Amino acid sequence: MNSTTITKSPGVRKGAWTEEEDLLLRKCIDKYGEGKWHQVPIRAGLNRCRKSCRLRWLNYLRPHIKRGDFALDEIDLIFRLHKLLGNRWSLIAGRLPGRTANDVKNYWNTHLQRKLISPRRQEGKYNNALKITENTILRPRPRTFSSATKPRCNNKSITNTIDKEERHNKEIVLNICGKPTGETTSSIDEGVQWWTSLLENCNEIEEAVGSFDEENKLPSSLHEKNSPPMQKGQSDGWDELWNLLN
DNA sequence: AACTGTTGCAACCGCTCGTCT
DNA sequence: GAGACGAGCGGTTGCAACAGT
Repeated sequence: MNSTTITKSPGVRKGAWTEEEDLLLRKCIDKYGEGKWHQVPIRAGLNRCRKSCRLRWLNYLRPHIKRGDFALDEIDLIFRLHKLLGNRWSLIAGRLPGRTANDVKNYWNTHLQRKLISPRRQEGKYNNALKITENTILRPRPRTFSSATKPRCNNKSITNTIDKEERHNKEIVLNICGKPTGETTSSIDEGVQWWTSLLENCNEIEEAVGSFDEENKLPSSLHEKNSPPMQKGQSDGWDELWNLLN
């Protein structure tokens, strides 16, 4: 971008990635797995900084990345989540299987923000999303589990803490997606499956809150494209979730 | 056809946070 | 508690492609 940053690390390549570089990076991740990004350029034999490698992998090379236009239910969810979470793109992307934070951010900045600025351009397409009233942006509590507390999940005091936070996070999710009124989207449907799967024990709750931040921890059902729409009278799990809260 | 303005997206940078020592 | 370090996030930029004149 500027001369000062280039002089910091004169030998590091910048700019668009070549197919050859992609191949090297892919091979390296296949062999060693994700993580330890500072070692990736050396292992892969790439003349790139670790950030560049990480970004390239996360945003472009990682398997199951969805490309192309956003579906209406994805757009709707982005609106809802953005109202509640603000510009927390990684959290929003975590609820959109196959989408990266960069994708969501770019899409918001180029498509959706403009639509919000000039709502007359909506022509009804995004009306449902735009009708959502302004809410206070929610900040899910940061959750970390040290190696010391992890194995003690059965301890009662810890369990109580987890219960409180679980409740807090459930409230957030219910606020984010709303309690369904009959019509549903695959995203909501998937969200229900995801959250109901978390209620069984401490370890799952721990994973649940973690997976709120890390898209890859979503259950496999969430990665299935186009889950079937709900039939009339079919339970979507929200009532159960709602009852648990009240 | 040539020029100019706009759009979309990949990539970079600076900063913050968490962990380790 | 403080500093070092790695990882991740969000804001911003650069540029190719496209649209309009």
